[in-house]
Amino acid sequence: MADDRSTGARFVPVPPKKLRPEVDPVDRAILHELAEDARITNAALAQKVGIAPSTCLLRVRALRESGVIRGFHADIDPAALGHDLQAMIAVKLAAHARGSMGPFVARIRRQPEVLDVYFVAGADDYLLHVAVASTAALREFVAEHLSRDPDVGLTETSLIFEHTRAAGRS
Amino acid sequence: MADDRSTGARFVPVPPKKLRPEVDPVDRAILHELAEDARITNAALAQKVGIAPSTCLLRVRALRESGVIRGFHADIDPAALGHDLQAMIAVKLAAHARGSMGPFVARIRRQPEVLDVYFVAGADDYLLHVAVASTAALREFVAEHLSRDPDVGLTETSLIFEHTRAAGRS
DNA sequence: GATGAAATACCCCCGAG
DNA sequence: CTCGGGGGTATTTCATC
Repeated sequence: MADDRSTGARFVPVPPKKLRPEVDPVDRAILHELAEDARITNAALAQKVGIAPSTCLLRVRALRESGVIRGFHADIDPAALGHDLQAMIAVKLAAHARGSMGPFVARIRRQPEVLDVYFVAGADDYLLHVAVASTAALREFVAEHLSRDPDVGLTETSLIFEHTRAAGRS
Repeated sequence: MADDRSTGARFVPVPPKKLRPEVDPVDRAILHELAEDARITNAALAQKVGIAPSTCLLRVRALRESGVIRGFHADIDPAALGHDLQAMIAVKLAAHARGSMGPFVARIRRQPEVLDVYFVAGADDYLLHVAVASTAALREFVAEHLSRDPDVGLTETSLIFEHTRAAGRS
């Protein structure tokens, strides 16, 4: 953008695919703070990002309504609820079910053991992040909801020793 | 527990491994509500779970301080920040690095692209859930932070088409 | 769109049951 | 452990620039 003055009617460098509502640096700062602490007071948040509280409130609301902020959630320790065991289950669908993408994932998402569902490209079709009370419960989950399902071809279960999540991101 | 009266000194059925602070049904209800909406007011939360607001506040605080509630985070859409591409990268450590569990994961967690780090049992050692701006950025991340690292043996990258998370759990 | 002030609602410490 | 009340504060709306 050094030679704006030279051409009157030039190609306008429209920001690439900005169908999304714009997220300016102030919004980014707001998102960063809320990702780390969703319960920060509006006044403190406004001071941190350097705007007035009322303005800050409007921006947060706009971010919420535009879908940039998808929600505010408490991060609960699964072990405290008796879910001491976590596992990642790689699922390969049967040949006839691949591409349908409908019934299997819809059912599996409703199970309370399921924390995350990743629909991936590659050797496997889905990765299921689950939390259960015991190895017996894990075995039953796989048997009941996966092995029994005719849409499921193969499953491969890996125990999770430790899981850490970046604060707020994703 | 049908024949308690028959033996005066019998085996006391101590609740299994309850070293953790107890989480009663009311606490469970509180956790469920906060997992879905971390910004619910204390009064509304108290009414939903059927206790007095002041009691509710004490319980929430206790849950926070005991580590059951690990934090409150805003759920941000990665695409809104320009991270349109997500991937799961399976990492197998080199033979000499396995078991050390120190330097590699500490470094990798600090990278802003990394959303989740799963330390797993099985063929792979780590699963990295990352969000990046483009395939070029993904390629650079793998090359810069993984392939170049002498502790890393093999990596296998799978694009994520879709990721859904159960509200609040984990 | 951002700001400042006023009305409302809420949080939180306290004592009591 | 649970329940109410009063001071203090944050949130929200409105009018203005």
